[in-house]
Amino acid sequence: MKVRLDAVLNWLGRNSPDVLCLQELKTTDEAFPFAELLDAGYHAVTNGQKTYNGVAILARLEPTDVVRGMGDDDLQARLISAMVGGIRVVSAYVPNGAEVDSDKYVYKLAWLARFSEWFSTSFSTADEIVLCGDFNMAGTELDLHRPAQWEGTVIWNPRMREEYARLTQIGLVDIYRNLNPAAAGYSWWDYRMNGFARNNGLRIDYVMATPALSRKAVSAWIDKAERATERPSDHAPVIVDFDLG
DNA sequence: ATGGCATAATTGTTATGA
Repeated sequence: MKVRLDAVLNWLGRNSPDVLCLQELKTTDEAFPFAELLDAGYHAVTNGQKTYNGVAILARLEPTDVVRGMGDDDLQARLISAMVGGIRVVSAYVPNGAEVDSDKYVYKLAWLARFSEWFSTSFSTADEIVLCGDFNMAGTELDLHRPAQWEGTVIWNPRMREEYARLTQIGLVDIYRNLNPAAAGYSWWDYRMNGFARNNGLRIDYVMATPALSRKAVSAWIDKAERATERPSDHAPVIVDFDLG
């Protein structure tokens, strides 16, 4: 977040979103730049962690009813939720999982199972809920520039396709894919091997919403230009416009 | 089979990401 603060402030200034969800803060709540963001017109609530993980919700309105984590003993800061203007907002950083035969992948699967349970028991899909995050999984072949290159990895394998399907089964609609059924919509490109220049990308960052809210989504797009700036994140912003009436 | 590139922790190197 330190190295990306100027990029975030510039992006907020140019796009003026009502809400921005962040993942991989890699900083503690104490070191988070609340004052700079407030000067730019944004309140922030964070679930930070030193060096790794960390998630936040930025909003023009002050978020209320903040929930950090899933109420368990998970030591990794990967989830935060709050009410913003009558809508439940969730920012999530799904574990990557490293390798399919690793403890990290075991943790990823357990985290996803806990998430579905937590989401289903905490909220009603009749309510307006938006879930934004780095999901570290592709859902269909359209989400990968080179599916064969990724098949069998922690990002793209039969189990991950099931996990993506489970998100829809618990009542979430993938807004970008719903509005853009044929566009790739990559949100991540590898820093290495000229991944961006060759468009060797993945769509692993999603904005999902309950049906009641998804019906109000009018557009969704990936800000690919942000990935082409100086010292960019390897992820690009995913933007959804809702017509809330 | 490995590294490739970047970040945060630190100042030489490791852990992690996807």
